Amino acid sequence: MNKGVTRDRIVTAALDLLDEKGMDGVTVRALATRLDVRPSALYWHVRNKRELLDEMGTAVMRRVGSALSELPPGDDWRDDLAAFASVLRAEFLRHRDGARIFSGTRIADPEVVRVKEFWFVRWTASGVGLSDADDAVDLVTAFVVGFVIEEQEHRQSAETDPARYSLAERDAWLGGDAPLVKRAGHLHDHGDQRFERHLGIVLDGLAARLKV
Amino acid sequence: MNKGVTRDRIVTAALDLLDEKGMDGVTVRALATRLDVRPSALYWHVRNKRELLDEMGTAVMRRVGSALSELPPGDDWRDDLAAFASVLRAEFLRHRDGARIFSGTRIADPEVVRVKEFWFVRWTASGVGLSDADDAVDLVTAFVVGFVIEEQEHRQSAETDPARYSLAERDAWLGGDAPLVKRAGHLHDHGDQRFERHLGIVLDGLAARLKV
DNA sequence: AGCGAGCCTGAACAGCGTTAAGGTATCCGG
DNA sequence: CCGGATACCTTAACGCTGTTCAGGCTCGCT
Repeated sequence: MNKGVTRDRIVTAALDLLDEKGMDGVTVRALATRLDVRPSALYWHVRNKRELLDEMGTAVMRRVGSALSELPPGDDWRDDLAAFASVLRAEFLRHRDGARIFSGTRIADPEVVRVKEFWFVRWTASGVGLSDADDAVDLVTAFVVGFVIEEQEHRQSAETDPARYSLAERDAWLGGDAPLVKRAGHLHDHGDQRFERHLGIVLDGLAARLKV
Repeated sequence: MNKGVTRDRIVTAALDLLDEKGMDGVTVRALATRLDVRPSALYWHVRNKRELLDEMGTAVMRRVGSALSELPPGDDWRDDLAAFASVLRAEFLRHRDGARIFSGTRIADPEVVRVKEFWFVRWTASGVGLSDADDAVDLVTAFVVGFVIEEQEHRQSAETDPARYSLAERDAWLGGDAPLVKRAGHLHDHGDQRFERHLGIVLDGLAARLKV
């Protein structure tokens, strides 16, 4: 029936737990309960909690890798990077606090490396320098991490404490000073549209350097 | 002598503890020991640990604010944003895992808001749209957060586990495949130079939109 | 049949954040 | 000058955490 507590089942359950209860809810005991097993049983499959967290991270990055490899190649480096950014953001967004938690995980999944190699081949063939190409991937990664951390932070503190992030509250806090900051707050948007716009700016910047 | 465990002394000691032992070392008990006091004493000054962590975050952001306000105004938005990015990075780098830990802290320090207002006034006067200006600050913030998270991650895992992040190790792991990824790894640099270059790319991208 | 490997239990450990009740100085109004 | 309030801290305990270790099932193989 329930027999077979595998490494994979542990990681999956841990990710579910993360989404339901948040990072603090991912405890060895809660995980064991969910898998209908005593806590110490998990230590047969996993060295310690640190290793479990790493495993969760690589699971997420594996998803990034497979999502990327299923994607059709874009017309040029810009398409590829845009697709990469969207996939990375999507996988971060799948999990509560995903960006903050998993950003540390080195993207060392073999499939990601394979895709990266594929891109490098094509981009350099069209005249892009190799170190520029490398910069581009890392820069986009950094942007996505920073963007989604802020996005998730905002999203979930809007859930748990709606007042705090409301415009009215913010306006009151700003008072009469800083009218432009205040007005800017009302122009501020969220979600996909904002992401695409900011990503576009980063890619524009890259375009200037990758220009053949 | 040692009399007077203030909120400020607690926060300062907590930040010291963070730098010496890492996040896991910041425990209420260790903090109490360092302040020569019993753990429960801290709860007279601070509601709970969450509040302490928030206080640490705002302390860091206050430093960002004061560092910014001491800076001479730049020639244009680009100068201002470059200065902002450098200051933010510098304050993150001051503390172990600074970027990851404090990126969640909303930059709501009054001084930061004041500086921001100042910038908005000048930028819009020179023809920059207000929402573009707002985008610019947030985009640069996201970039710095993402960049420094990666930077600190790499830096400290190079300390604790030099082998893992060595080029030789990486080459071995990549094996014969992915020659371009491998070569790119050898072109990869670190530190200020890399930061300035990547920041430059972001600012180039912004230039296209902020153009009057 | 019996033995070893694979998988799990039961019980315990130190350390964590947090709370409640109580003590001791210090200061302030009568 | 005295008495009580206020500020600050201690002592002791709570339930929770990650982790270890000895022991016990339950298979498949010889």
